[in-house]
Amino acid sequence: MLKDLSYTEENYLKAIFSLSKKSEGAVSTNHIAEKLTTKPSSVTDMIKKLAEKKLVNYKKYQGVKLTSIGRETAVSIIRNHRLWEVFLVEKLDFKWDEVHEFAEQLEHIKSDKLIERLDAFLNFPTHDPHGDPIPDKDGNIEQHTREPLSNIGKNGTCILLGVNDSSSDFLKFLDKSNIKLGCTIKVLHKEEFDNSMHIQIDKNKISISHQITKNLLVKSN
Amino acid sequence: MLKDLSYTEENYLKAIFSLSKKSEGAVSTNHIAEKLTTKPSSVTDMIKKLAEKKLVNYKKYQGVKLTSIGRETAVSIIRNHRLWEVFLVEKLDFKWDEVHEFAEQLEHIKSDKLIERLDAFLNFPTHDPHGDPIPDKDGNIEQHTREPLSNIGKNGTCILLGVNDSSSDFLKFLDKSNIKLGCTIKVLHKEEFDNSMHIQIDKNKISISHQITKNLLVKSN
DNA sequence: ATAAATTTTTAGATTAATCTAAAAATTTAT
DNA sequence: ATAAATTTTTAGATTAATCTAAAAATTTAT
Repeated sequence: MLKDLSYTEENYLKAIFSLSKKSEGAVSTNHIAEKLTTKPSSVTDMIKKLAEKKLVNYKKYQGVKLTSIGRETAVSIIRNHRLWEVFLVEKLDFKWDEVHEFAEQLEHIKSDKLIERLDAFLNFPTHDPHGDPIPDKDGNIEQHTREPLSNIGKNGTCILLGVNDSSSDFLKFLDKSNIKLGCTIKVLHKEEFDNSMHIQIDKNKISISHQITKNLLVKSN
Repeated sequence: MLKDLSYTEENYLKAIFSLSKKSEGAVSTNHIAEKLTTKPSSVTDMIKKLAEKKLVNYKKYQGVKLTSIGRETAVSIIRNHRLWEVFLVEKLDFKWDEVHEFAEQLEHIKSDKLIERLDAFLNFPTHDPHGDPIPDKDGNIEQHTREPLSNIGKNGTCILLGVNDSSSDFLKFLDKSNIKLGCTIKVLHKEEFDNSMHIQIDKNKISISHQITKNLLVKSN
């Protein structure tokens, strides 16, 4: 059984989880502070508390790693977050750029049966509105191999499966440009000097910057 | 616009609102403490804070009353609570005795558009699963006149519209006895010495104690 | 109308989460 | 390899929400 943690503790676990996916080894105090926009000294305090609760392994000056209970807790919060996002988009008709803040709150609802019922109600979705996989109730995350569009060569075609950046601005830009999850993208041309791309989506041909192509996650086919 | 309050502050407002419906005049420190299972000294502290934020009117030793902003805030939290209860029962198939604790958490989600979308998704319900009216978005509460079943005389018939006690035990007892909102109840007999009743619901005839009849809210017809 | 009982407030502490400023440890650069 | 820069921790404070014990005010009972 997962412990009853404060919202703050849960957010620390989520932050540590997400940072430890991005790089090998322990997560540094400064990185956590930056991610949570708080001060390193606050992070040190909280880490000590999490270590006492056996949610992280911590040695002074050497950063933290989640224990298996810590990781389990983090994954369960991510599961909540993503299921609520599906609910908000599919049932309440929110757009994919609007749901993050709501889900940030809803993910902390202490659930028991609630989240399983929600899962069933939504028909056991496998991915959230941004294409991220929803962990199953045992914490398994089925991760498709995806790569940034910027990796794809000239004349390659691929399918858009997700985004690296879930900021509202980026998502709105995609909407405006008619770039949707699941669509097929063909690389018509790559510009050497700035890494921008000319691509075709359905019948539309558009140019997008490297900034954009880096943040579109695709499966080549 | 309603202010951003802590969960604790919101719970105080709800408690004060509900206590001020039960009796005239200001609400006493001790009553609030009892309702929230906290200590009177804690209540005094919190009341001072709420008074500073203009959510309650407070004079030392004379209890509190909600200001109009305070009342508005309380009603909006109650609206959230009841809408989420409808969601849990109608969409996630929870039973009416299971939803209270979940709704206690969900009611504090800072909503903006969320609660209006939920309202629409649920088809603008007017009452929650316990028969309590759902305030509209402007804070108006349409209150049916209801009276306890214990008021109804011999041979009177009435319709069950709500309950005074939403405890899980009471609601489970009603389920077991096949007493549902909306059903028609006929009073066959009233026992003088203990105020128990013999009643007919559909084809069933049963005896129920005063304890029960006090807590069933009906409209006589 | 005064004493006794009750209610409410005050004073002073505690815990969680945070902060600033300074100290300590580690890493990087010469 | 030592100095300089960077990162991390420690020490000491602060704010919100709570508590206990005692004091103060109000209400009730004789």
